[in-house]
Amino acid sequence: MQRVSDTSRSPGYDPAPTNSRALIVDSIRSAGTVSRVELTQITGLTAPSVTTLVRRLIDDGLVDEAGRGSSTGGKPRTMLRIRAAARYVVGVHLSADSLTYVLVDYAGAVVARWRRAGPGDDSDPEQVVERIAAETTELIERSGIDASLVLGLGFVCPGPLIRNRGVTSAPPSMTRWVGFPIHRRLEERLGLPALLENDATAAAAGTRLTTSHDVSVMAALFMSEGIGSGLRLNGNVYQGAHGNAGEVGHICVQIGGPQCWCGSTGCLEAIAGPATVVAKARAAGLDLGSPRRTGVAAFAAIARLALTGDSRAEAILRDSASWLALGAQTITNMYDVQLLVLTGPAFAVAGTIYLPVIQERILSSSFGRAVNTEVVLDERGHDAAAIGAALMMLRSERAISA
Amino acid sequence: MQRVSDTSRSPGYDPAPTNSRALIVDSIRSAGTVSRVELTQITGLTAPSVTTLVRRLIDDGLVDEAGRGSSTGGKPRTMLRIRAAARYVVGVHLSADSLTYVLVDYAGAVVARWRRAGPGDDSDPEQVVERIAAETTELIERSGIDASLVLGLGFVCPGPLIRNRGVTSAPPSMTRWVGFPIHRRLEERLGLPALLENDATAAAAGTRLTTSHDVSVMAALFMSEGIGSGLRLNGNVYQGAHGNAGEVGHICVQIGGPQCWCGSTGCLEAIAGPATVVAKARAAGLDLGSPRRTGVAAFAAIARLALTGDSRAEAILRDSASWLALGAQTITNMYDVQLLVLTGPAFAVAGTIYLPVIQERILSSSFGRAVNTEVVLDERGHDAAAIGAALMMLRSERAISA
DNA sequence: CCACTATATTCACAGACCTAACAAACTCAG
DNA sequence: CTGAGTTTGTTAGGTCTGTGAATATAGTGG
Repeated sequence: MQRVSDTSRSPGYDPAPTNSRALIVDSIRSAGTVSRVELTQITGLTAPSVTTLVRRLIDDGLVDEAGRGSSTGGKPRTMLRIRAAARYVVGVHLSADSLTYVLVDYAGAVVARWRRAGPGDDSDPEQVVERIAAETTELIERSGIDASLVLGLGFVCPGPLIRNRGVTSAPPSMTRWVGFPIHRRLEERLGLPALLENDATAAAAGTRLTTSHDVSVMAALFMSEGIGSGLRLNGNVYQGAHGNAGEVGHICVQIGGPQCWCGSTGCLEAIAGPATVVAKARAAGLDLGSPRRTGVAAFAAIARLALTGDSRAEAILRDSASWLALGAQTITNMYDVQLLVLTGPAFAVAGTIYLPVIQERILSSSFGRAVNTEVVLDERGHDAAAIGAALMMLRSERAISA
Repeated sequence: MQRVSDTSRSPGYDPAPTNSRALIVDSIRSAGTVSRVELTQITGLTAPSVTTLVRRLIDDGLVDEAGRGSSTGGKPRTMLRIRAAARYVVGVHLSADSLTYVLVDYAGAVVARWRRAGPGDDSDPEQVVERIAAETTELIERSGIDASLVLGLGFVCPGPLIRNRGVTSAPPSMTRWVGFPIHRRLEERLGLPALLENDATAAAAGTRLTTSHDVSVMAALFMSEGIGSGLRLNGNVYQGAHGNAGEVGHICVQIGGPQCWCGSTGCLEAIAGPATVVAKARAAGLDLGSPRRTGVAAFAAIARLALTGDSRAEAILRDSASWLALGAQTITNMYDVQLLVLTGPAFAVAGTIYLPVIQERILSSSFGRAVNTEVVLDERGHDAAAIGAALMMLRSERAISA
């Protein structure tokens, strides 16, 4: 009797790239180098299928043979790897105070990175499109790669959005973005496919998994100017009905709590987000450098103070961390993940303060699970969203059937 | 240029039943009656494929032709429907104070329902297996259906579980269930495939979608003895890494809140769950019938008082509802669903009190989304979990490749 | 009764993927 | 050094799914 309940090890809802070619490319990319035998195990395809698919990928110049493995008593394995220079993608992360570009090769490695000051408060979206297009072109030119190898551009920004339609709501600093279909405009302007994604969701896609064991279900807790999260299942991100899943910054953690820009009250972001942390620090008289310094830059100044022994700064951040820990607990309860990664610019500068607080809460609220959720810090937090945007583009159909 | 971003209308993570036969069966089942042309649109398959697949299903006795549609200028459509009597599945919902059985036919309709008093506090799991096996057999016999047509049994219970291994943690009333692989024991005892699922997750699968527009991403907020939720994507439930996704009852909604049986503090369930509501009502001196009456029965007594004008009962329930609304807000923020259904025995008796409170909060915390999440009450709340368990069994591979 | 239209089917074919048999490249015992 | 043994990878042939093009079916309206 075949037991139905043996369909284990999947999150119930299995992404299953229907396309074997994409499956092979993905498997090689995430493994680094693999042999064909290993691919049969990873993908579940038979050896002949792997042979055929790999041959085509080699013929198309997307995959290379990369020497031999050592023998284990028989023919040594022929190792395969992605031909990194075969294609490229660009990832762009826009936030109010910075604009981050990354150029990612076909193997998924970052080959160029460029951070610029943000377009500033409430700038004209059309002008920003022009600027991004120009800077993207410049990034590609200066990298010395063949522009025709660039497959597309992933664009991420904060704030809720309607997939394929644009931002629907935005923090006070970016109100003119509401309803502006930026990815469409970028497509027209650059002549490249573009995708639009929420920063936190993209960050989940951009996180490198460095854990020992297999992680198929993971989430990213993302903090930049706002707080968000993303869920990743076997490499695919979950976007929700309208592309706004994971808005952990706007769950209510305190009845009757402060008003949030989103219209609700008691939101995690309003209570413990970077903007609030900065406001508290200023109110406490901390010196954050220039009084014009805002956003993540100001938050980073607080983190530096805390890390150099300023107890007031530390107390403010620890308080924020205790609230973030509630958000993390919500993520693990709702998503049931194996791994939670703290990422984004804010965690990149203050992660070491937040991490232990969050870990402790996850441990103590583990709900009697046999397996505890691991919580780690992303070492690429600053660029995770941009990298994730690029990787999402890379994983799209278009990037494989070329 | 093919635009990658045009892969819209999916929640990012697409379940895509790889099996076309299953896809056709599912489509017919959820549509009720459809023609082949409509199936080509729904499934994306070509007309010849639909023809072939449908012919086989008819040959196998799983699908029937059901008359003609009206002509729109040409040949009228031949309507198809699931042959309801082709197969059956059983769903069982165990909670501390009740045991619910449903027999569901191949079309997904409930053909028999049986509710019995629960096995009582902390009873021996082996004895409960015996009882469930005996009562399942009796249910099938009394229904007069051919027992060989029963495909399997879906079993749901509260509490976190490890998929395929059994319950890992349980409320105080059911501690002896921890680690007991009940679905395996039921499989052995009944000679039928069995699956084990969380009650709230199953309820999401068991909810009938009665909304006008297409709903591909929905969640269930489930309240029985505890509080949970389930996420359903195009008919498939999301289970998470260990089968414990959606534990909204154990998110923290109040820092420093009361201790919960799960080991954490400030959990939604500890603050506003039925057990707490009952305790508050008793403390307030409300007459809930027999003092031995516990669980949902006691909760139902409070609901009856509230609905017949007892203002103290109503106040207690409204307070609970305001907390549940936070949970609902968390669900919509984390999952980004089109529809949220309130279901489970507790909502079945008190839903009309909870619904407006929850709706109001979802509206006011809608986060500037273009589309608001609809919140409705499930009219089958009492049996939703058992029905869902049966439907999940029905949708399993085994149920189709027969 | 005859065009016209929408629905459904037949047929030949392309492609994906499988099984089975085979070839290649190493190790190691004698 | 040689050949058996082992592991890796390929070739050949077949099955199955699903497709496009052409065709059959069953209505409507003039």
